[in-house]
Amino acid sequence: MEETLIGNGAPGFRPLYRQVKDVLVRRIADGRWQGGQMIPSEFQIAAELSVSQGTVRKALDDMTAENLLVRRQGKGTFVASHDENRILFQFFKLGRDDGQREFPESEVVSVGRTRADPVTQEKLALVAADSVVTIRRLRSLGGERVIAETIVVPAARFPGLERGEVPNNLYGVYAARYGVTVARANERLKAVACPAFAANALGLAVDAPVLSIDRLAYDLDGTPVEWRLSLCRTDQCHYLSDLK
Amino acid sequence: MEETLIGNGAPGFRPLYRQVKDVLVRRIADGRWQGGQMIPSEFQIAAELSVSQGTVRKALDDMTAENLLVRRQGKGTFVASHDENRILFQFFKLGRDDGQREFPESEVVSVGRTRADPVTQEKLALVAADSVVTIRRLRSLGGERVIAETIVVPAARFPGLERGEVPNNLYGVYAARYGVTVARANERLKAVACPAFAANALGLAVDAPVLSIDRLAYDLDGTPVEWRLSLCRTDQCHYLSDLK
DNA sequence: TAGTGGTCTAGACCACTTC
DNA sequence: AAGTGGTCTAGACCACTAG
Repeated sequence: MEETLIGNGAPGFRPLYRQVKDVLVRRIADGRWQGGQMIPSEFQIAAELSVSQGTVRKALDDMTAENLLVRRQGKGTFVASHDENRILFQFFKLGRDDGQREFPESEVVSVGRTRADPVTQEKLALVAADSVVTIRRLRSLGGERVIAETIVVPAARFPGLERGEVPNNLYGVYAARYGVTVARANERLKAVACPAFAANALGLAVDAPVLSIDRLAYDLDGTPVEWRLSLCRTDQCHYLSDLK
Repeated sequence: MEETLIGNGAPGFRPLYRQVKDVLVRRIADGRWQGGQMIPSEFQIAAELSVSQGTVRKALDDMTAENLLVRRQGKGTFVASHDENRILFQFFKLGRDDGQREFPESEVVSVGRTRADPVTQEKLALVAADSVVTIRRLRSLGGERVIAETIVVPAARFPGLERGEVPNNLYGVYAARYGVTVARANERLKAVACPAFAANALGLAVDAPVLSIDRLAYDLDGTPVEWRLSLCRTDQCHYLSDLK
C-alpha cells in the first residue's frame, strides 16, 4: 500500500473511511483515475489499503452521493465524467417552460487572454500579475438564443485554452485536457435590466428584465477555477431549483 | 411489532431497510412522531421490527440525508422540525449581498378563502369544487421590503387557517397545527417586469426587473400542499443556489 | 459461471452526553 | 456508569451483468 492510514488512537481523530475517501479523491484529483474509467472493486481497494470491504464501501457511497463516482450493480464503479447528461442535471439548471430539458448550443463570440482585473482577482483568488482567459459566448435552447455569458478562468491552470477551438462542453475539456475536475459550484441569481451588448444578442429591448447568474465553480480541492456570469432571457424558459 | 415486513424472496423485491424507512416515515407523516421529538434508539427500533441494528441505521441515515431526522451523538435521534434555522438553510434561498443570512420578517396583506381557479387546480391537483386559502404578504430583510408573495393552500388540509393570526413561520404551523410536513419543494425562477401592485409595495418603478419565484411544496407523501409565487427585488440581495 | 455491487447480520469497540 | 450514536470488522447471501 502506498498511502499510510493512521490509527484511531490519535488525538486528531479521523474515521478510517474518511481517510480512505481522501486517498481515492486524490487519485481523481491527480488524474490517476480519469473520468469514465472503472476503478478497482471494493475488495481490491480494501486489500490494498488494509481495511475491511465495508469501510471502503462507506467511502465509495459518500463519493457517489457527491457525484464523484457512479456505481452500477454487476458492472463496477466508475469515475463520474462531465458528459452532457451530468452537466444537464448537475450544472445547467435552465429548462424550457414546456418541460423539455436539453443541452444548450453555443456560439463563441470572443476568446482572449488578459491580466486579471481586481474583481476577477477577488473571485478567483488571484493576484494582479496573474493572467486569465476570458470567453464570451451565446447559448441557445430550442434554436433561440437565451444566454449571453462571460467565462473567466486562470490562465495558469488552462494553458493554451485561448488558442484553438472552444467546445460546447467546457467542463469536459477542463477534465480531459487540463486534469481539472469541477466538483461543485455556487450561483447567485438576480433579476437585472438587460445591458445593451446582451440586448442585441438576445433580441431584447435594452433594460428588459433578464436573469443574471453569477457562478463560481470549484475543483476537488475547493479552489475556485472558473467565474461565469450568464445573462438569460426567461420569457420561454426558467431556472429550476429543487429544495430538499 | 405492529407493521409487517415482507421477506426478500418475493418478486416485488424491496430492501428491508427501505421497508423500515417507509414505516418510520409514516410515523412522522401520521403525526405519531412530532417535530423536535426524540425517537427510540436504533436497538429499540431494531428489536421492535425484528431486524438488525445495522439495517435500522441505514434507514435512519437515509432519512437524515433527506433532512427528515437530526442525529446527535450521545443524545439521540430527533424528528427535524421546521424551525427558523431549517427554513433558512433549506427553504429560504434569498440572502443579502453583504453575506448576512437572516430569517425575513413578514407583514400579512390579506387572507381569504375562495374556490380554486383553474391554474391553482392544476398546480395543487384540485378540482373546481375545492376551496383554497390565499395569503398575500410582504417580507423584509434588514428592514427593507424585498418580497411580495402570494401563498395558496388547499382549504381542506388547513381548516380555519384563514381565521386568526398568520405567523411568520408558516411551515412550522403546517406541521404543528395541521400535521402537514413540508418535505421538499421545487422552484422555477424567472426575471420579470414588476407588476403595479408589487411595485408600490416594494418601492420600485413599474416594470423594474424583479425575480419571480414560483414554488410548489410537497408533503411526505409527495402530494402538493402549497403553491407560492414570490416577487423579489434583488438590488441588495440575491438567490443562492449551490450545485453539487 | 465468475465478478461486480447491494443487502443483511452479529458483534466489538470508540466518542459523546448525561447523570 | 449507562445510554446514545459512530466506526469497523467479518462473513453470508442476493441481484445484476457479461462472457
